[in-house]
Amino acid sequence: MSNVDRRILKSQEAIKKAVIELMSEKSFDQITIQDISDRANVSRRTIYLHYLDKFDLLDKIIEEHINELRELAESASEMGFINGNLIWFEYFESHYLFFSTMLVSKGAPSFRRQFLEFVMEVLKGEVNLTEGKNHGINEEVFLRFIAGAYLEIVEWWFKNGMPCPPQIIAEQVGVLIERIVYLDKITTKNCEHNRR
Amino acid sequence: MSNVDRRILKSQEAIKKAVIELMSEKSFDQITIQDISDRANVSRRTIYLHYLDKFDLLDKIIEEHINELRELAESASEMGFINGNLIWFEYFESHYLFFSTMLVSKGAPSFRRQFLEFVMEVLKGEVNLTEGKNHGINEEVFLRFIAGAYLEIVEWWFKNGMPCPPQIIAEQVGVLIERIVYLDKITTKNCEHNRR
DNA sequence: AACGATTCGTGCATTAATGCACAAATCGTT
DNA sequence: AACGATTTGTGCATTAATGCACGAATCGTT
Repeated sequence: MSNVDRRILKSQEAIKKAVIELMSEKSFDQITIQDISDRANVSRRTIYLHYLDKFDLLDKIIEEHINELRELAESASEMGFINGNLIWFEYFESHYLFFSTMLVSKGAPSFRRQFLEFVMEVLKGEVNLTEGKNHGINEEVFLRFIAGAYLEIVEWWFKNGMPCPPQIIAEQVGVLIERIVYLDKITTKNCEHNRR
Repeated sequence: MSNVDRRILKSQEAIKKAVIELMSEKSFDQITIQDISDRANVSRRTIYLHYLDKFDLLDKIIEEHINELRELAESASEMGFINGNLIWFEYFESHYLFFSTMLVSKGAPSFRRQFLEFVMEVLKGEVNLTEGKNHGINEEVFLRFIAGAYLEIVEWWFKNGMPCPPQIIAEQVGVLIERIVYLDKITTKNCEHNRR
């Protein structure tokens, strides 16, 4: 794990933190590399040591969060949607500045789409819709339906400054998702297999 | 000013911050260099690059704050005791962890004495007791009297978790000090000189 | 379109930070 | 006092970060 030089970690942390902060203050395209290096208290040269340009930098930040969420989802795959959701919402909460900025900012319009496709990907691994009866619903439609609902709630939650704690919102959304997925399960043969 | 390499500043900041934090958690003599480097996220070697040992490190931290207070006092020498005091108390407040730790911790018993002598030194530059009539009060006694009173208040303020804002405590202490110093002034010939 | 100013991206020499290894010193327990 | 374990302080080779200088690209104004 941590045989990466701590200087690299510290520099990258400072740089990424600076970008998030700046994005909450002005739009991404009017942020200069100089701004970032000033805020991060790092030489401008150091940024180019790790990233191609600010777009590459933003990509890497996004990718990192997505990967973190993916790992959380894997470790929580046995927990059902309610508790699995809780882990995600807790992660959202602890990275409030990032997610609220990314979902609000006009500078990263690709994030919503990227995030939605990622949610679909995770759902696909969870619900196992391909096995058993598909009962006439196209998989793409099924996944996108839930992911869209989910993302809408997440965006609402952030834009309203997290009006309720992760426990509450995670449970409510978890219940709703399970209602959809569970209906699917009881109409398919592999119900018991899924529940194990 | 800032032609010092930013890496040096960052490392030293992290190290000093780590020491203060650790001192608020355990006594100075049971803090190891390893503790400090872990907390500061800095190589143990880096600490020895800047400091001889942890005592030298603590000395430098203290010295820095003293120098900062000295500069504040110089720039505020024309302000009278009330507003001059305010600047100090605001500095105390913004470095709460350091001062409360140093005045409570048993690991730095020298700090109180060092701090008191510094207060006397600053007072000496302010009250100009040597010129004019000394009206029979020994200078050492005069300065130590006020400094002791001052330090007692500062310690009380910290140990009680800053029960009132800097404005209030600074004004009250300022009034009391001026009462002593002013009485001195009106019994000496250089009253107008001091007031200019 | 022309322009000056700003920002970008890179090469390069220098300096700071790092991690490791090691012997000496110190600590804590028996 | 003896012992092992921990901590200390240092040497050393390697790597990351820095600051500066430079031409190219981009931006904003006229």
